[in-house]
Amino acid sequence: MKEQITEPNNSTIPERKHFIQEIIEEDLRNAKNNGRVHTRFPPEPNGYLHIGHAKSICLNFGLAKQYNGKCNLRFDDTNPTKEEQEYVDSIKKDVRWLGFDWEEREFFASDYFHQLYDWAIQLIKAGKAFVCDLSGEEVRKHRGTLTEPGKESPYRNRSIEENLDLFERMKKGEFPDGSRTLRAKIDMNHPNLNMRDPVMYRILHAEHHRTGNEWCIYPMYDWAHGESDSIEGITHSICTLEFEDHRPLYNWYVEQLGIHHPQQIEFARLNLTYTVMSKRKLLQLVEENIVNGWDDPRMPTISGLRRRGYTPEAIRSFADKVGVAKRDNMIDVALLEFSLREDLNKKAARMMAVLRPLKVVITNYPDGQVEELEAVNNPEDPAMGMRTVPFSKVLYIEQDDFKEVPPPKYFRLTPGAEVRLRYAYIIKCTNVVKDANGNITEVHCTYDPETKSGSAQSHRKVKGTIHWVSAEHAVDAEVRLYDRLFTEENPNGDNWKELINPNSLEALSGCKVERSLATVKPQERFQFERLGYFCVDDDSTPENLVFNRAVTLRDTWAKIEKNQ
RNA sequence: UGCCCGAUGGUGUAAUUGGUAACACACAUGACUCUGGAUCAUGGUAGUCUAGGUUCGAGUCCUAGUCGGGCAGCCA
Repeated sequence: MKEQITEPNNSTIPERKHFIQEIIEEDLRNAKNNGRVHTRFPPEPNGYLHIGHAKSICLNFGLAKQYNGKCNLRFDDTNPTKEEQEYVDSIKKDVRWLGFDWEEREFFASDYFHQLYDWAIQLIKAGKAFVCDLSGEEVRKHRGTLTEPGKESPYRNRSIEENLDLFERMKKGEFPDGSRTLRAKIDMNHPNLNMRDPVMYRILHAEHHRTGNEWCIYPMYDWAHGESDSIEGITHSICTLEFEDHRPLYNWYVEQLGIHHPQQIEFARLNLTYTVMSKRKLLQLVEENIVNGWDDPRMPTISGLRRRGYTPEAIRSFADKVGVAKRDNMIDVALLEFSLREDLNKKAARMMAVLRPLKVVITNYPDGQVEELEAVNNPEDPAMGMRTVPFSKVLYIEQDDFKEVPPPKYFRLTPGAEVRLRYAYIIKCTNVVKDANGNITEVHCTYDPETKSGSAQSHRKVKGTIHWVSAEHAVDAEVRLYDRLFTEENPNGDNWKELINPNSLEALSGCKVERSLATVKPQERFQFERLGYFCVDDDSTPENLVFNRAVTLRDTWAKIEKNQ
């Protein structure tokens, strides 16, 4: 348990501070930004958000909340060729679902295109930017390499008047895509490649999802991002490590313009074992139908995790546990799974469901008799009350819960042995029925009427308790079992697609679930006793119930079995 | 042979800013249990990348090195 310190205002803050909190508190002590804390979450709407973004969302919104500040949602939509409204919508949905509120502060970099254009003119007039006629290929050649300095563009010293004229004509659409750029005039010998006269605008005759065909020149990330931060009065501009090299350029632009200067701070992005996190790869999984869309429950996307059965609380708690630092990391997916179990253990109603049914006949139970037995909905939360489950002569149990020849330490049903049926009776296996091929088709048992759960005489103890469902009352369901998408911990080499787990989805039909589950709705979550946590899939209907296994229960038996 | 960043157990993150390595996950063992769940208890493994140095004392400071990551889109 993490210790909490109670603040005078009654809010709690984590005891441990990470380096960004240290920076902010130092700024607060120095009354920087007049004591304001203002962050932003700035996704590009070119894909769905994933668990790595969730870390960033929790960080940015969390910091704002902790320091009584604000956090904006801003779409970095400066590349119309890759961005779409669908992504904007999904991002908003996901951030909201995670539990964060940007209030009225929903912004787009494209909101600032006019301001950016005016500022570009200001830089041209100051002799700090020029129109360059070099082709993409030529620009690349002039840039030099990591170890060699670059060469100045022959167009670098055009007159201000000519630059102004050309830039205006670029804007008017007089030139074809790729024919010219506006570049900042900095230093072609700079050891940081980002400072070698970086491109500010490129010509793109493309329709933008918000500005339509108004523009045919679009600002580059570096030119748009810091300026957007500045316009919004962002105090701490938090981003991932790969932008570290861009910070000098970020600073250069705001300094040349003489505008509010947010502080860029970089942290290490999240990596998770047995999955990929790059948008490019996730897009590929979707487009090549390796998974069934962005919200496939095997995807590390927020929408995938949601459909799988993850709760916002579990994801926020996970984000909290992984910490914030600058060193590269690879988080064990077991920590994510733990976060879900921790949350659902307290909240999910218990139900009985049999995934791979094996028929059990209680031979000494009266034909036609049905008893309604009392079951606890959640032993962790008495307030969730009780329900009733029907018991009768013919039941289903899990195939795994019967072994004709039991391995060592097997506590479940075996010939001649006794086992407790949860919330019901102790039964004893008397006979095994097989088909012509020797497969077990049913198991015959007798029950001990004295051992009814909750009754005064039910003192006898048996080693194992198994779950069951009354055949007559059971509801059929489809259950989808998910496993990790990749077979290796770090599937990030060039051969990543060869490492895809061919058995990451196992769909079971003809599963038998207890009566109480007949009326469930998509997104509802349950614990199927002894099996795991399950979530009603979006495909589910009352006629055709579909459950996704979000995560198994901790399985001590599996470990024993494995070590034998 | 460029610039920037990083380095603490199996994995992450801490260490009162120079005071004798902690927390979580994972792992192992035991107790309890009508979920082999939950809960509780216990345990192991680190001399903090290396080598020097400063100091009574270094994960924290200094010097030199080693290893890892990022950067050469008109992507973000």
